[in-house]
Amino acid sequence: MTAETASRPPGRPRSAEADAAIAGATLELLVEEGFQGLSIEAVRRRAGVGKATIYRRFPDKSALVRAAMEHLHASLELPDTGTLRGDLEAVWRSAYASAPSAPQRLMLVRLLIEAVGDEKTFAVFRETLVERRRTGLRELLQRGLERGELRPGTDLELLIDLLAGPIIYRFLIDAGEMEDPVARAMQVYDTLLEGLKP
Amino acid sequence: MTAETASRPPGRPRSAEADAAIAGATLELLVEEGFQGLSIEAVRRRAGVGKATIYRRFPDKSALVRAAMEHLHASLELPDTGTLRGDLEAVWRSAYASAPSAPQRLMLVRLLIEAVGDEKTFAVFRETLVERRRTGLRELLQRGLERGELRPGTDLELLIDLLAGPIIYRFLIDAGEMEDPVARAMQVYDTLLEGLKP
DNA sequence: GGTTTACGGTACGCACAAGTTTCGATACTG
DNA sequence: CAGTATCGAAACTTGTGCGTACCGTAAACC
Repeated sequence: MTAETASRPPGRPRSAEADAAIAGATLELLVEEGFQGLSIEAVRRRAGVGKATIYRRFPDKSALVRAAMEHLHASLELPDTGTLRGDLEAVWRSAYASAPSAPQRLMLVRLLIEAVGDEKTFAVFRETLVERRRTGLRELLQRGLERGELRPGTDLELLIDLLAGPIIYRFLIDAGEMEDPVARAMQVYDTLLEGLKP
Repeated sequence: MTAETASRPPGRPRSAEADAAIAGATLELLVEEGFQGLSIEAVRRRAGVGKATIYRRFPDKSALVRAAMEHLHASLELPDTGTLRGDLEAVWRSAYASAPSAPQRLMLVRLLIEAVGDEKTFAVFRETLVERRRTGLRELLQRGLERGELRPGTDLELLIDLLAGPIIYRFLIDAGEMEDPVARAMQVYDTLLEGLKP
């Protein structure tokens, strides 16, 4: 309390409601319009906020978007079904329960690609949309490896690429459409384990 | 000649030079600025052409871009080294000889994702950037399958996803940077053939 | 109560691109 | 040569977002 009072600058404090409204509107518009398509004007309208209230907090669109993304703490709880295959299925199932529509499934690719050239923003997107998921997957694979479900010495980073890449690629070329993403992901996994040698 | 003369409408014919300049400028700007970033103003400037000359040919940006892409007939000759592995290596080598910089390697992903929502344009991009390459790959894989280098009954469409997906995905999350794309592609291929069972 | 800063809302000037129109010159037909 | 449609260039209207500045009001401090 003392510290709070002592460090508080004079004048009216900034509104936490405005903070939340701005972040919420920004995230919504990112999904709907993408990074390039997002305008501060639109954020202002949707948040029901004055323009100065946004510019008081963020110097430009990139900073606004970075801050909004950093507020996005997907809980991302790891499953533990006892088998690697079961864990992977659970991960994919929860991932695509939270992104049931084609545009939502394309968001990851879209935001990443639109942020290329804006180094800071790309880094934030990559951390939030990519690395966090890879970290979870890595943990699952490590457990599977220790249980003897994978060939010893397997390169886990490569394996993550092999598991996620084909699904992301298929989303990309089919504009986010896919009948049963989970089934396809497991088909990829099974093929990877079996190998394709005659 | 007769047909040409008979069917030619009165007045000055449209300039083939202008056609070529417009298509060339459009393709250059697509690589540099992407689909959303391309403006007809910029095309006009780079092509050294009047604005009406563009609008006389194309009603809007989408039509302009579609026409320019359709002029893009990558020769795409198929290698024949005698082994599937050799063929794949040759394909990847030529693919990334023609796209040596990070922005060029990102162009496929970038254009596809930016054209989502513009159905016609997406279809043209997909045909030009994706299906043409898949068709070549499919032929190589089919030959390998017939030579007994792949397990009989292998789903070639899935295999194409498994080969291309991890590389495209890696380009995406690393903003087009990759030390040796060919080596990585072959690492993917070798892992796919061996399988990962303990 | 006086001071300070933030609030939502609005107006403004600036930049830039979309398209349309006009210009004199040019190329081809009949 | 007369007619027509093109050419590059430029002017023009319209629309939109950026970023700043200014309202009257509200919420905190001393």
